[in-house]
Amino acid sequence: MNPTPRKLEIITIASALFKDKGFSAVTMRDIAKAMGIKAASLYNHIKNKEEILTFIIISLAEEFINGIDEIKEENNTCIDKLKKIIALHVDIATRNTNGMASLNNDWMHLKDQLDYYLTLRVNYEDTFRTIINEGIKKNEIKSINSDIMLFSILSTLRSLYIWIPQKEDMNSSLLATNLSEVLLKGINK
Amino acid sequence: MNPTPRKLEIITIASALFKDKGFSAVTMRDIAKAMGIKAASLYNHIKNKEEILTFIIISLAEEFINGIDEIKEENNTCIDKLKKIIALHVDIATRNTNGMASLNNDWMHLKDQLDYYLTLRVNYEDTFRTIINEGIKKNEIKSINSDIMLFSILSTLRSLYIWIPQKEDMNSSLLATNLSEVLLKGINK
DNA sequence: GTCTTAAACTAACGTTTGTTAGTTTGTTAA
DNA sequence: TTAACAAACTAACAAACGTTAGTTTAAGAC
Repeated sequence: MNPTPRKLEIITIASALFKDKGFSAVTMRDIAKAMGIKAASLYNHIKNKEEILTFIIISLAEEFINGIDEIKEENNTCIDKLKKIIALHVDIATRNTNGMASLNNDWMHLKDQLDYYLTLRVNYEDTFRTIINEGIKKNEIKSINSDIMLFSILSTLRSLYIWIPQKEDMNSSLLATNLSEVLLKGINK
Repeated sequence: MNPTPRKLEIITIASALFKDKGFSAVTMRDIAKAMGIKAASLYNHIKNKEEILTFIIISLAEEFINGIDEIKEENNTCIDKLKKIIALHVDIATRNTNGMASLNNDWMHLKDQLDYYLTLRVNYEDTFRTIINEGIKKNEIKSINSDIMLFSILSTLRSLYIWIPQKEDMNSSLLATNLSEVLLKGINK
C-alpha cells in the first residue's frame, strides 16, 4: 500500500482497461502496452496482477465504509442520512469511475483479501439497512420490506459508474439532488 | 440456434459458471468438468466458446425487446406500462438468473453479434424512455430529467439477478408489486 | 450381425498467459 | 569519475488456453 507515483500510474491505467473488458480479459501485456513499456517492466513496480486489483477494490471499499460510518453517527434525520449516502456514492463514482467497475464486477477474483472485502461489504449493507429501519421506526420512511428498499437504492447507486461518463454535462451535486428526489420520493405524480 | 437438449445442458451449466466468475475466467475445461465430460467433447455439440455466450445473451435480449414492444402498444396508462415492464424484468430474471449475469457483465465479449446486441439495447432503452416521456406529457409522471428516472429504474431492474437468489422466499408477483411501489412512489412517507 | 449415429474419448497443436532472471540504460550523488 | 539506483529491457519459463483430428464406445434400426 501507499503506492509510488509510477505504481499509481499502472493502477490507474489498469483500471481503465478493467472497466472495458473486465479483470480476467486484460493481460499484463495489455497493461504494459497502454503504459508504453514491456510487460516484464511492470514487475519493477508491482508484485503481481492480483495486487493491482486488490488495491483498486480495497481502497474503494474502505472509502465507502469510512463514508457511511461517518454519516450514521451524525445527528440527523434518516432521510437526510440517505441523502448523504447518495451524495457519497455520486462523489466516489465521479472521482473514480473506472475503479467502480472493478469493485462491482471483479471482486470475486480477489484472493488474499477476498474475505476482508466481503466483511466490508456486509458491514456497509448492514449499516445502510439499519438507517432505513430506523427511518421506518421514526415514521420517516414507508413501512415496506426494508430489503427491497435497500436493494432498489443500492442497485442504482452501484450502477452510477456506467451512467456518469455518459452525462458529463451534469455536475455532481445536481446529479445527487435529482437522484435523491427520484430514489426517495419516486417518479409518480 | 434452436439447440439440441444436450447443447442446452451445456449452455445452462455454462451460464451458472459465467455467473460466478464471468465469461473470461471460465475455461472450456471448467465447463466440461461441470458436465462430467472432457473439454474436447463439448465440440460435438457447440461450435466454440463464443457460441455459448452469444446464445445466452441474444436470446435474453430478444426476450426483453419482444416484451417491451408488446407493452408499449397496449392501451394503458404509462404508469401501468411501467409496472408491466417491472414485472417483465422480475419474470425473466426469475426464470434465468444465471443468464442475466452474462447479459449484464459479459456482452462486451460478443464478436459476430455485438452490433446486433447493441442495437437491441438501444432500442429497448429508447422505448423505455419514450414511455417515461409520454407519462410526463400526460401528467402521470413528475417532470424531472427523464434520463435520471430511466437510469434509476433500469439499474434496479438489471440488478435483480443478484438479489432474487437471496430472496427465494418471496414470490415473483409479490416482488414485482413491492418493487413497483418503491420505484414509482419512492420510500419517503 | 451389420450399419449408422450420437457422444464420448485420447492426444496433440499452436498461442497466450503470468511471471522470473539477468542485463542495459540513464540519472543523480559523492 | 565513479558508485548507486530506479526503471526500463531481452529472453525465456511452465502452465493454461481454445480448439482440431482421429478414435472408441454404446445404443438403436435394418
